[in-house]
Amino acid sequence: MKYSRLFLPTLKEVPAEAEVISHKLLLRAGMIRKLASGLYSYLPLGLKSLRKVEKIIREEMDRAGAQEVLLPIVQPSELWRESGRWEHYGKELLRFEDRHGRASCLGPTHEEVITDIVRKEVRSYRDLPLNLYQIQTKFRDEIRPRFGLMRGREFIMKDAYSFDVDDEALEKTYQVMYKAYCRIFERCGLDFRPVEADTGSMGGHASHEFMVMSNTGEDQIACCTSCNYAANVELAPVIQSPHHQNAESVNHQITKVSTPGKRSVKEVTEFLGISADHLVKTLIMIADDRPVAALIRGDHELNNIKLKRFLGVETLNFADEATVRSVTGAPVGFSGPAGLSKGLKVVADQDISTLKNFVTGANEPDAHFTGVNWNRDIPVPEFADIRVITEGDPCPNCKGKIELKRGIEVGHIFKLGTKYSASMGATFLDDTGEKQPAVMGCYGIGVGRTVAAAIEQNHDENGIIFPISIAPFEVIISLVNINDNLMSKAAEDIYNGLLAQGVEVLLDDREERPGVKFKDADLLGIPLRIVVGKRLKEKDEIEIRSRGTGNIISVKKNEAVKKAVEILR
RNA sequence: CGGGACGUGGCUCAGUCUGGUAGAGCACAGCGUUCGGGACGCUGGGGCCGGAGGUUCAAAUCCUCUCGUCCCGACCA
Repeated sequence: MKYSRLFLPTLKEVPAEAEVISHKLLLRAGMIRKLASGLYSYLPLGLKSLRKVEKIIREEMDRAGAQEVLLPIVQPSELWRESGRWEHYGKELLRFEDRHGRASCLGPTHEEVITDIVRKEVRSYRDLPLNLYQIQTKFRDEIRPRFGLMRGREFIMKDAYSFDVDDEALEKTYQVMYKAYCRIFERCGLDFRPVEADTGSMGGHASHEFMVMSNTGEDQIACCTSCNYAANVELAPVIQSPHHQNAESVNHQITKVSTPGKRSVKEVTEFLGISADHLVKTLIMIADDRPVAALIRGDHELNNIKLKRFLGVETLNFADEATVRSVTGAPVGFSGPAGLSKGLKVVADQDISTLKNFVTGANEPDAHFTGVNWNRDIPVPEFADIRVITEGDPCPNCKGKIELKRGIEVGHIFKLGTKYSASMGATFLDDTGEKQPAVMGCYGIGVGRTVAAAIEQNHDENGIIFPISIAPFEVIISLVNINDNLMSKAAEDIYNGLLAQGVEVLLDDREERPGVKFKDADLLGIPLRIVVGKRLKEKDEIEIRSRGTGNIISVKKNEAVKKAVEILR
């Protein structure tokens, strides 16, 4: 490709709308442009990278025995009613009516459609296992799209769905997919980590996320410093720490103290001169329309998912002011476990079971209790692991310590089980003639997000440093002076030579000063840059520079193609 | 959905407080000089200041509403 003919609008200045580095660089490098919030167009260069990721995915999915299909984006509400998700999916599911008044939606995912196909076509265990995938645009009406391609409303996703005869067969498929995912992200040149994850709205029972390590990631991962344990913080179980609070042998008197206007943990602990791990906060929650009190140590965070699972409820949210008042008799900020309304379910984090002489709200305005102890002052509630794991907690898997890292979720694989096949009737006859629901798995990759994640991980102050496997071009030839016949001829020769070798090469034949060409080459992140310039005239040499390392080698003009190919392959 | 910020040539922004004929840099077009890290000079084109309403002799500027964009927020007990 000749640069002079390429639609590649690069930006010298950073667009005001971009916050994270991948977003800035995608815009500056002319790869994407925004149409509206969460909606992006891919320009030629961006599309090239996207296609490269797609190609890697296709190769690895095909290798793993999956077959490509293409499913509709617009889906009828009937299917979603069958799976129960028409009611449960939430506002992210964009619903609308067509001209005939038929309720429809834009597919945020395709379990329903694929299950519908399989239930219509698959009859026998002889047809299984079956694994179908597509690379398709999804739409999720996100509350807050952000960070460019990282969290758009419309985005490109590879999703695969597997159907097996039983759990054991699913386990095998799952392992094959797990390995395929590792290969995909390795080939994309990413520093990633598979982590144990929550299954979220997909349902099902086992799941791994593939996280690209990056401090701009939206997800927090609990990693063990001594073993290879890694899990999403949403999921990571907390092993109860051995009685770190039990130094105090004396039980103090329970005392009501005035704490005017002191609501937050920070305010109360500072006012009373105590540390946050001596305070028990009482969170009034609404669990499926019923209020519940959750007790958590002041320096800990409630884990919604854990509490939801413990209570066996679908939704869990903070209660509104009015509910808090009616349940506790006090405004928000002064709730405590003593004297809550009768019959209120109380769940306490296991870590506060060993606390003594702690502080709680007094359930009246501007007052807290100090010196609170279990039994004597308040009834012993149900204890459970309902908090978020934190830095320094023990590893659930070994004796190591947990540290928290950030990651970008680029892939997610689930064992779905029979959630969809059972509700939608995707069954087959097994070898004894029994009707069985297919056991499903589903496997997603955010394709655009993978490109963004690669940029987050591979850049410097001058621009992108693409891994060769997903770079839009492998080589850029910077022709320093297009009006110099010797240089132009040499650049053209090298260009044709590389093309003949199947190398994806961009010839910068623009009428620009050298500095502009170098800056753009760096910004675009093309792995190799060949400079045809003054050395050609002096020594018949050209330079080959690696974008990643900055290393430059000079070679004779006639060696250029051979040498470049050697470095690339 | 709440809170905050911002909408002024294609881009980055000044001008708004204190109303009085719309600016800069970059980009673009032409000419000249330059030519290995985002050159310089001269000339030129391009904006009804997001939109609607209002106040005023006069509105980018003040008021009201609206649309859009970005950021923060379930963690406060």
